[in-house]
Amino acid sequence: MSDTVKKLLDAAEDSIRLRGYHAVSFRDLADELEIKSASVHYHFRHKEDLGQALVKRYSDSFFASLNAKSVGLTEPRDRIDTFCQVYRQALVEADRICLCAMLAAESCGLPAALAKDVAGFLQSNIDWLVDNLPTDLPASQRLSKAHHILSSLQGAMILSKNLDDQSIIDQVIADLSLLFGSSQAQS
Amino acid sequence: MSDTVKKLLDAAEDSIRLRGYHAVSFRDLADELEIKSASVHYHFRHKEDLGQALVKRYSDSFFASLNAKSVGLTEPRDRIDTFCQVYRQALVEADRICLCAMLAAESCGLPAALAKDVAGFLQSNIDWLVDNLPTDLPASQRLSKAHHILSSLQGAMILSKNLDDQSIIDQVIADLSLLFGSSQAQS
DNA sequence: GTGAATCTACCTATCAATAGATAGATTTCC
DNA sequence: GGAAATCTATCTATTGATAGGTAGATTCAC
Repeated sequence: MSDTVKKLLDAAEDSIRLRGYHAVSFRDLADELEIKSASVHYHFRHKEDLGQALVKRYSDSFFASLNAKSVGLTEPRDRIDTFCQVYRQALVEADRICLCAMLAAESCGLPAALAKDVAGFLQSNIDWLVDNLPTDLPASQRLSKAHHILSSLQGAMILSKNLDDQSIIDQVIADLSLLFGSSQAQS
Repeated sequence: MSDTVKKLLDAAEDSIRLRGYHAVSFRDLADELEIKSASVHYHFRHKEDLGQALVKRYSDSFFASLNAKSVGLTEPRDRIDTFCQVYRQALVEADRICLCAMLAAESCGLPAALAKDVAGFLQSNIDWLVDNLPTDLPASQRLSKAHHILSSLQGAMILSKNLDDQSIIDQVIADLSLLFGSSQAQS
């Protein structure tokens, strides 16, 4: 990947996570890189292409980070906690919500292929959680808890950002831990 | 409020909850009402004014519904459950996420006054939850649980909508009930 | 090895469409 | 008559997108 493409993806991810897909234009990105908007179109023919490249990169990076951080961890609650920490880190490091939280909210206003990619990312998150929740829980409970955990994290990012209080996601993650493990974990 | 204003607010709320603030134009709204876009500007001078009117109406309606449904309920878990049901109803009836979930996600790309109104709505939600959680919980725990409940509901709406599966919010609400009451409620 | 062909990465210039917004004329209704 | 509501007509700015061109690096054919 060329340097310009990387910078474009970085700038686009930053802006979209901050303000949303429709609030970001090719000219904004071009200005930030001090090139012309036509040159942005050279690298990404359509805005939708840029969006799809962003989601792919974000998804790859997310799961790479998740796998790296959870390697060696065998306890479900440690693995789920790692998942939460990857989300927390995404918010705290960039001071922006998750790319796919933003795009998921806007998804009905996005090109169909892009919305589908976003849904794919969310579904992969759910699948990972279901696979990593305690196996002594019935499958239906694992699914419910996966939905609960992912919903809470996505919502907590939005709340934390909107109310400008990063402690919100920390409180939510701490409270979530009551639901992590098998029943005896709810002490 | 004139009939046209009501129709405008309805159309704008519908579109923004579906696609986001920046994906909705005065011309879209005008076309839907079969009037001219200049007439929309007659009722709402600036787009920001329309946004603020929307948030005010949504907030008033939300708390009116919440108060009506929770009147007479004295048990914290019943009152909190009512809160969740109002959110659930917002999603299911309109097949759209909460207006303020959408606007909160986009808030850094919104006019400042509008973003502030959205933050006010979310803060009022948190305040209501804190006031209605069991008083035997310490204040800090009530705040954490308030953040948790609101985050989960906002996130669950986004997930339900994006994955086109309304059972997700039901599962999340059911799972949330484990955290509603005082400790003995976690059975 | 060298000239021709091709590729990369940008550029200028421009397009049609759409955005929010406004002035001023016209209609509608009491 | 007068106020409210809507219109026509238009403005400026911006959007995503395209056409066509160019400097410089790379590759290929002989």
